[in-house]
Amino acid sequence: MKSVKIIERMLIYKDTLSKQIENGKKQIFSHELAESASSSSSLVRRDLMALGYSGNQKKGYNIEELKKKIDSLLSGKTINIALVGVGNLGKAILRYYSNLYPRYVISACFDIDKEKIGQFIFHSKCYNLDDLKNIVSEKDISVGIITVPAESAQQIADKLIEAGIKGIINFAPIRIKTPKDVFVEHIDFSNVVEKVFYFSKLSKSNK
Amino acid sequence: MKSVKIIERMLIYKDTLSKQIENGKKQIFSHELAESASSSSSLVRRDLMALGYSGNQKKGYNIEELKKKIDSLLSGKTINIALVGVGNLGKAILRYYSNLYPRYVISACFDIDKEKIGQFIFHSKCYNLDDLKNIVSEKDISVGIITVPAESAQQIADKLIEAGIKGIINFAPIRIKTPKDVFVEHIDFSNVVEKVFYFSKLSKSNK
DNA sequence: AGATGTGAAATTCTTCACAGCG
DNA sequence: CGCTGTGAAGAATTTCACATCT
Repeated sequence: MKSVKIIERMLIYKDTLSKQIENGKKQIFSHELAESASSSSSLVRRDLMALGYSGNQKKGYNIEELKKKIDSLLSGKTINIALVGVGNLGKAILRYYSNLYPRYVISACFDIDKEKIGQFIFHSKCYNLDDLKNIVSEKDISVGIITVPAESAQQIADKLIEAGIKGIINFAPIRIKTPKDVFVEHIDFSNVVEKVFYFSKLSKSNK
Repeated sequence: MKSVKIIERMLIYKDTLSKQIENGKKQIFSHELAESASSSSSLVRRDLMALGYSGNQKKGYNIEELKKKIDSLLSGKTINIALVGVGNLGKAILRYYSNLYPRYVISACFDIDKEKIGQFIFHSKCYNLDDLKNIVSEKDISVGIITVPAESAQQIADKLIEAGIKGIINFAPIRIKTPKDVFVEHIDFSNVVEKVFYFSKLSKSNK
């Protein structure tokens, strides 16, 4: 399963299924999943076909089973994350997302500020950037978050990659260059704002 | 220009062009723009064709002119934003992004907490949620940011839409339902982490 | 020679439409 | 009957390849 879009939808389906489990619902139809993901019922069926999960023509899909199937695609292991750059944004992420979900944990954070190194910042211990490689293998970290200023983002990306990390979430307002086997998600707030603004205007003008 | 992908690339081109202007560069080739956006030179040429901008076969594209052309597509006006939910995440966004870029401004924020209402929080005045509609039209706000807990996100979205907003950035970990003419960008940190993790593993296993 | 601009092909993604099951 | 599973059609996106310009 190599398409980003299908994985994004799987994650949405998973959220919907979790919610339905809480509600005590047992079965769900493709058109219901479609609504939650703002897609179409046939696309949902295609996606589940790709997953290798079959439903029942009378009752739809079994919610528990389907969720298990998606979970197994995504692998249930805890995701260990390293966050580099404990400035305002980094701290906000540490504060907001530490311990919010059991599925992943920001196992370590890194900075060059001597004041911060050695401290615990919202449950994550702060290490010296020079120790990145060691800590990454020691703690089995597989995802890196970049929250340093634009000027140093590329160099941090290089260090993460050298430490063996293949997945990066980059909040710095600059595109980082990486080898093709590294997956990067750029979250550039400024560009998101412009994009949303652009399409909001389109709606207004297109009557 | 109705495709999200092409607009996303335009924003990347724009960033690259701005940087090159700072460097004093005058002309740029399609393959250089392609590298910065991790796309291909032919895709860049297609995009610029769609923009209606022509280059020169000897010297490539004029950076200033091309940037102006992209700016005019995106419309140069200041983007006024309303942020709803001044909790940890909301505050972090206010702190981090207020005054970072001249292109947009978080003109007002909203909460239901009496303590916060009337205060200035990192340059944004906090209003009572009940005043949303008035403030939105008074301040010509076109983009809404949702940073409330999942439970209230849908109801906030409804209020934003009722106030006439057609573009929403939703940080709450839930999919909000909106009419088709409202553009929503969901930034669900948890799902981003899972997605990045998934593709990082793919790289590791695919030799 | 080395770039752009662009039909045409290729690929990827989504919807259509309907057979067949329960 | 209404829903799933799916071949086939249709759209959207990207790449190919090459004529053309300078």
